[in-house]
Amino acid sequence: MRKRKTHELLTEVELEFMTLLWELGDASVRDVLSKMDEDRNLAYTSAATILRILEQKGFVSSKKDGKSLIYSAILSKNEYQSRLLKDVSAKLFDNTPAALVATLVNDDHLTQDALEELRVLLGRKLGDDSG
Amino acid sequence: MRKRKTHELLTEVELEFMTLLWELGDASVRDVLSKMDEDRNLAYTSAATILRILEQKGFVSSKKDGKSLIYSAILSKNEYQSRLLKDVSAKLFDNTPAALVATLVNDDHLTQDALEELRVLLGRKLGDDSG
DNA sequence: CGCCACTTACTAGTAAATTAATAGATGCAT
DNA sequence: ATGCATCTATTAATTTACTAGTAAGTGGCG
Repeated sequence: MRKRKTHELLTEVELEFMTLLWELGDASVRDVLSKMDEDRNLAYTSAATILRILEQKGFVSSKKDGKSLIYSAILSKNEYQSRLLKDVSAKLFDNTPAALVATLVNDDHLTQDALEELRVLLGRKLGDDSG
Repeated sequence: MRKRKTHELLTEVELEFMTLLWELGDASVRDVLSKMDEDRNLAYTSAATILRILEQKGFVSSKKDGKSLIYSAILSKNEYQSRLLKDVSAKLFDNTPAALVATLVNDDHLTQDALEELRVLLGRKLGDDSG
């Protein structure tokens, strides 16, 4: 027997759609489709299906407007970023987010400016964390 | 038409197996199976299949030892950690790893000690990066 | 009202992931 | 050498993801 999927993480295509929704705010199927790359060439009905699935899974909501449905994200981008990092941290970094950051820092994915930025961020966090 | 998969990222079960292999070093199907949780209850042949697939995809190699195959990871844990973070960063953080770290820091996923540790790491990185 | 363009709902088909059964091969103990 | 336990390889079944076609419904305009 397979384990029941929990639908807490987005699939590849679902993330693609959520990203567009996060940028658009409220949007119809047509709106989302229009925002896609030309060479994506996705059928209208495919896009409609994906959005309906996202609603079934509870990631978006919809309301009727005339003949069509207007979708909007329930799951915010920030919430999902946080959720995904928690998962990555658990699965690949022994639940130690610091190890995750260390990998990034040591792997030259960060520019000098980004490093400076992080130092400032850390300084602020270390400074005002009195609670 | 669906896009051909590139096999640069591990699936859920593949990651589970790679994690065990990374801990075990060289290991037979039996070894990997023994290291799993009791309640995982995976059939021997299933484990053998997964390992063979990992080999087909180039993530592990095998050599004969008597009657059985001994597998070992080609893809290192560090390499994969880095690869995954790059993907997450691209898909969800506009290719800005600093934004990724900011999410972790702001979301209280990091302990005070971890923050200190990171500051030291950053200091070293910012200091000796003369190249 | 009645047509028509457009929308949603349903259905289906393909591919990948996961699991395991079956069949065939092989090393080792006796 | 022979049999048995154990291994690998092949095949299949199930589930999820993705894509899109068909059908059915609806709003607006003549």
